[in-house]
Amino acid sequence: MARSQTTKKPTRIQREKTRSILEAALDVFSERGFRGSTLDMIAERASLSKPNILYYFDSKEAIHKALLAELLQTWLAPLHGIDEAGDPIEEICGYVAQKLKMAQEFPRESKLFANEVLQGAPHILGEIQGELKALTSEKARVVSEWIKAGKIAAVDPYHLFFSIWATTQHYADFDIQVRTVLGDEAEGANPFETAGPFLDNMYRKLLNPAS
Amino acid sequence: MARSQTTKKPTRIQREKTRSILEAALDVFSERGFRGSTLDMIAERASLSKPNILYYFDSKEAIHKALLAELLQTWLAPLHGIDEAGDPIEEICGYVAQKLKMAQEFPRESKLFANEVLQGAPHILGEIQGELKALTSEKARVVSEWIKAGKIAAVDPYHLFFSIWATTQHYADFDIQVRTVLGDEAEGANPFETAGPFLDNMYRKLLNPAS
DNA sequence: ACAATACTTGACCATATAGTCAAAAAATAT
DNA sequence: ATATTTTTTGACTATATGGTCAAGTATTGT
Repeated sequence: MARSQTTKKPTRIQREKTRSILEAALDVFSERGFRGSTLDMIAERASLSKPNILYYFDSKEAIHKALLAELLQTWLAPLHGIDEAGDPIEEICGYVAQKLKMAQEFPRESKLFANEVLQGAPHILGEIQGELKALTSEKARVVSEWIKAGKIAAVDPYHLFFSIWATTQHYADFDIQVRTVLGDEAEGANPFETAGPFLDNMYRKLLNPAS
Repeated sequence: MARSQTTKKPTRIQREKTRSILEAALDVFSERGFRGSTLDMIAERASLSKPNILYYFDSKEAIHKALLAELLQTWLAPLHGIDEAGDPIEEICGYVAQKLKMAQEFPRESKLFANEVLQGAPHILGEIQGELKALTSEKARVVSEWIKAGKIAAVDPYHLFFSIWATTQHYADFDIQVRTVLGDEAEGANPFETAGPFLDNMYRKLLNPAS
């Protein structure tokens, strides 16, 4: 029986092949989008035959879903870290730095997520309505408390998060545009490196309560 | 001979049908991406037969290219408006407001562009390397002058533009996420409306020279 | 009215691609 | 060693889809 329909403890081969497939699929999906990707491309990149891939996953869509499920946890992790008891400005700027770092280290995941949401989040709308919404709502409450306590300037917490998500992921999702505009001619600086101080400065000014 | 290969002055029917097709294609492409869209979908939405569509455009790709060409002009227009002689903060905040308004009024164009750039801009890399890069570079120079003159705070002009593009287009491109997180339950407020003041405030604080 | 031109389409074709299957090969258990 | 289970794959099918074409219909110019 196909591995993908079994419930027993996975063997070493199963773990390894499943990993290879997800790794290859992340490459392909993030570059070409779900519909622009074919099982043959994934198979080739994973050095497996197409039927072999379908032995481990029931369908192309199943691979995609598995990736998105992993992804969302990665995506949400930094948000969990915002600590109500910490220094508000450091907490938020730390979050910005972490999101930027994730965009730099996991650009494929960022693009996969962007692709999915752009098309109306057909596969993870449920999770967005659930986990993401709940967590954002909770952290928005924390920001509101900080504002009430006069620790940071009064800004809309939701738009604060949106702007952080937008600015940080922009460097991964629109990297071609960013690199082109900055000049591909290897002017040395990595966009992520120079974006760090810019964003840090922007959010410190935005949140500084003494204004 | 097929209209699409002719050079004569277009007739009324040609203008109308071409418009219908581009309109329908913008709907479909922006919702599903280039590869996720089929000529049949475009044909149906335009109330035309598939061969009829191919009478006006040589290929699916030709439709896409035509859309992107129009699009880029729309996209760049607000940037042209930044006036070196104007008040720096008003110029930039005006630009932000205009970009936000365009995201609100032309979400399909924004998504089409996002889709294209996400996949590495295969069809408009040339234009990005040309027009977009040149114009951005010129306006970055203007911002630098303002900084040198002490009229606005010192920030990286390129990252300033990136952050403006990212934050404004985010509301169009990621609208499902934005609306979901804010609560679909029609809590009244339109995300674009509430984003306006937030972004205006953010950029005024960022650029305020007295800090 | 008549010809010339522009437009439209049903019926195709060629190709790409997700997914199947039976049989072989490899790994594992006894 | 042998039986059992897991893994692998060549050959295949069904369908979707971009694009063609010849034959028709409508429009326009004279």
